[in-house]
Amino acid sequence: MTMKNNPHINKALDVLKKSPLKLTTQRTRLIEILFKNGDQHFTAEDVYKEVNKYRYKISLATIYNCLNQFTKHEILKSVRLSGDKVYFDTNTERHHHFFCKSTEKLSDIKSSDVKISNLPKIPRGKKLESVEVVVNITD
Amino acid sequence: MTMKNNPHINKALDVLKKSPLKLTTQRTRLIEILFKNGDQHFTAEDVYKEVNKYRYKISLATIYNCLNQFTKHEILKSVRLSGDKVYFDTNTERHHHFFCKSTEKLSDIKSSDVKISNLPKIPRGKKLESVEVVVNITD
DNA sequence: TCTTAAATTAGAATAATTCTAATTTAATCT
DNA sequence: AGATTAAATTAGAATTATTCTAATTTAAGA
Repeated sequence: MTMKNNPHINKALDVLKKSPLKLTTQRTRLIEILFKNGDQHFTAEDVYKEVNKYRYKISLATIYNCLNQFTKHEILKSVRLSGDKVYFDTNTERHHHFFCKSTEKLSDIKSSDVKISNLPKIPRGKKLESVEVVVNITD
Repeated sequence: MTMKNNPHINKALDVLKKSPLKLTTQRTRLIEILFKNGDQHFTAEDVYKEVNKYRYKISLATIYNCLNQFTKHEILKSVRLSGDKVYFDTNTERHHHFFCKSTEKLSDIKSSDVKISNLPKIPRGKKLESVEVVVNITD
């Protein structure tokens, strides 16, 4: 009964297959769950709870391992911000975030929706890696 | 031999005196050390190491307590970003940061040095709290 | 000086994450 | 298909930053 031909799932699975990572049951299962509904944001604990609603159980260690490997191979993007937990994002494009301090939920801001100008020069000898904009909001 | 009349120290001490916080030996000592050189960024652990170079020791619990109280009373600002630790900043004005992933050091970007335009509208029912820009750099 | 709420402290507790070491498994090689 | 092996999974221990607890001390006002 699992929805076949979900384009988000297929795209993520393709990236996994092209990576040097092994195509394990756990990884496939995780991708099916995480990418089922397009762009989503979640913590390792969120994933652990969600996954284990089903009869196929995955250990927390594996969830951490997979999320980190997926991030390394650009199947996911990690977002670290105020608060103690790391968030993972199914959107791997360059973009920014709203972060609601009340609900602790993230939502995307398209990169093209924010214009940053006048950025001062990068300190001597350093090189630019990324620009992250977080718009903190509350209820 | 401690430098009297350091304006950064005096300013911070004044804010402390105007706050409901008690003027304890530890708090005075911390302010003298943290504000000695103007704008600085540090973690609780940094402060613990720095403080305990001197003969007057302050416990780690007190350092956490003080840094948090100082933040609540706007003597310091806290900055949370990629990485696991909270940074504290002697600059309490609205501003942004460079974060060097190699050295794990922060440096300030004046608010006026970044122009953000075109920010999408805040989701329904939410209100804006702050906009944080972090420019990640590397060696 | 007396009082008392707030501050300090050592050490225990917590929470997110990573590590360890044993077991299992996917993918490759006959 | 069966054997091989490096990678993956796992439970549980370890780690790290931070907060909590509960006992003691102290600042500041009466």
